[in-house]
Amino acid sequence: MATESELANQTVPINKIPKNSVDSVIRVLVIRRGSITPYKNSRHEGTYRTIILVDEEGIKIQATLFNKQIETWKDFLKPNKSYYIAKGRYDRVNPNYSSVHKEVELAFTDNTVITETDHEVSTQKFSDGFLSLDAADNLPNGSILDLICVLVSVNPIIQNATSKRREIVVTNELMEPTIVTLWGDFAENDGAFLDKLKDDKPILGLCDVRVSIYKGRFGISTIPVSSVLINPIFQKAIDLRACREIIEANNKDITVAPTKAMRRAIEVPLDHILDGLLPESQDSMYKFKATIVDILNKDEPWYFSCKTCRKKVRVIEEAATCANCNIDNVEYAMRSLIAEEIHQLEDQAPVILEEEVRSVRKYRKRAKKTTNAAAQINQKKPKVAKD
DNA sequence: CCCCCCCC
Repeated sequence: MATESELANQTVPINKIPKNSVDSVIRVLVIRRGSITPYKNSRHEGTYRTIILVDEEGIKIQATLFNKQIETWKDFLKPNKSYYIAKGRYDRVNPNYSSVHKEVELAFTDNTVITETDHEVSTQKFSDGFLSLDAADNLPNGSILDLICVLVSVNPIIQNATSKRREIVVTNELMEPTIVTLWGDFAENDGAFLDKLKDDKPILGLCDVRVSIYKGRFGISTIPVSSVLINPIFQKAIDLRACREIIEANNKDITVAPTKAMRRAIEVPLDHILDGLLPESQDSMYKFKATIVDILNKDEPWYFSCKTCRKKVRVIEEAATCANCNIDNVEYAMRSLIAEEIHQLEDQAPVILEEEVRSVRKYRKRAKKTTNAAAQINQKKPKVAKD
């Protein structure tokens, strides 16, 4: 068995491993240890576990333990620990699948030796490759990147027969909230762990995650070879933490900042929306300033919508009439009314304009027709000044 | 020897 200094002398960076090497030594930090996963196909059956490693140059490599190897190395390759790995086999990656390294992957053989070391792999250089949310937002859909951000909230896991997912919200210096979807064991394991830490607003390094743009909205998704680093130790993470602390010291709540989509939305008078003066398209976003006077449909925040044109239908004894399509018995569904975001104006209480007073009247008129909540609003005088 | 890149 080699001593630590012998191992250190033989150590090479991942990017300098000779072709077909079987005796190179690497010193790596474990940044991910996946769940033990069963597999079965026409040729083989068993279990595997994916490990993601990074060396001192910040170069990552994926390794897979199969079957008995999982048990053999169960007390090794633990997350956040550093190891020497000797006599591993370096295979070419299958170009059909994503990996953390373009060319090589690590496989374990009967000769492979793994030794834990207290000489920890420094992550200082690892920092260089991490992008901010703003930089990531400029990349095309499907891009794979390393992202540095602040965790602000963790939603519950959503599970169905075939998949598990969980959304978390992250932000950056500019308080730009972005949704990251965690899949599979990222949703389950990393997600549950982040849920416990979320009040501390930890810095996250999300490695090899994917840009996922849906309906024009920028988002991030994990892929099977992603890694989640919590409070990593390198300059970009330290800078972001300092930034977060300044923002918090100014008593700004980083969990409720407007998104970029909100900031980019065209501001219009509320009347223009109510009077249907704006071109309607599914992806267009508009915003307006107004005072919330009351909430009409507190109990039933949805309406019956025509399945063809999505406009509101009139339902009388199960038969729905769509005035827009001009059909008497249309298929319809419940549809929620969603304000994507509501933010309080920072500077001052908004001035009530004559136009907005008219808007209030319009709402009251509409409410009178249908909802129970109309009864509530009609009991009160509107809280709007006349002049 | 694995391998799902998904969802609203």
